[in-house]
Amino acid sequence: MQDNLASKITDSELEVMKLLWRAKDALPVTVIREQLQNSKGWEPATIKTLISRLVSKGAVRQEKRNVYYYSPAITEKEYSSWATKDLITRIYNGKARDLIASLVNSDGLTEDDIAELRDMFKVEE
Amino acid sequence: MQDNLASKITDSELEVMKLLWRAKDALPVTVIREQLQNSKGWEPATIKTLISRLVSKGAVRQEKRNVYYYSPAITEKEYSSWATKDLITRIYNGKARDLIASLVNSDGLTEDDIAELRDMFKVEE
DNA sequence: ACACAGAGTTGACAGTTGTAGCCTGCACAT
DNA sequence: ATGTGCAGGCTACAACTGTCAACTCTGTGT
Repeated sequence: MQDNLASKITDSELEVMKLLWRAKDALPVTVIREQLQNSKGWEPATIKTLISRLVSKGAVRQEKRNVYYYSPAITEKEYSSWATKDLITRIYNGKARDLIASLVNSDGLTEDDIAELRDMFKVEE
Repeated sequence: MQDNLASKITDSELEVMKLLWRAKDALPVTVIREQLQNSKGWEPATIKTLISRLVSKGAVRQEKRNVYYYSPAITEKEYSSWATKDLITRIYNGKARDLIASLVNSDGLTEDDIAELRDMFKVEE
């Protein structure tokens, strides 16, 4: 279990990352706080902690202005692709196709999903 | 984040589960220990702790003989399918096809995987 | 020039996870 | 019958996580 920067983002921290990923620009704590306080019901202190931890982990970059502005240091794609590979390694013996197979036979996919995937693999290169 | 029985199986615990899943029958600690001591380098105490925790969590069933015999209370499929759905919920906004899309464009799949998947979706009802 | 709100920092505290030791009672060998 | 090894149960402890409060320092308004 190597720990790329992406590794150890916890569930709570992930909520912060999601917000930063959605934003096009770096955000000051004020803005981050506004959003998470409502959506998550977190106290300002909690939010500050999460941000600091993310900065320590190298998942968020801070940019000094009057006040720090925060932006993701890793992209959402990087992270999700890492998380997915991690799942495949841990649970599917490293075989990506086993993951998909599992989805296919376990109502993990809607009819629509399947249709779309069929197209995807038809067209796909 | 509901917590079905499957939920909170941790990485270390998962190693024990894998062993139990591989076994066709219930196993006594002796056997479990033998295997994990080598493969994982864990002390007997560690292994016992992991087993107890799994029993508390309801992931492993114990059957009293002279000595307890342990067997999985949830199947590997149940678990992996739960873990996969959990990933999809947390990271892919609940859209399974986004997971697959991510795999497709991020070298997550080998050429072989793709070929096989193409077949899978062709045949697949 | 000065007060005040809030950013940033530090500390905290309970619960979880990874890892492991200790003790007691029982099953098995002698 | 008796001793011994180990299963089971309990305890431990550091690192990590989820939450949050207290304190300090500084930018902004008056």
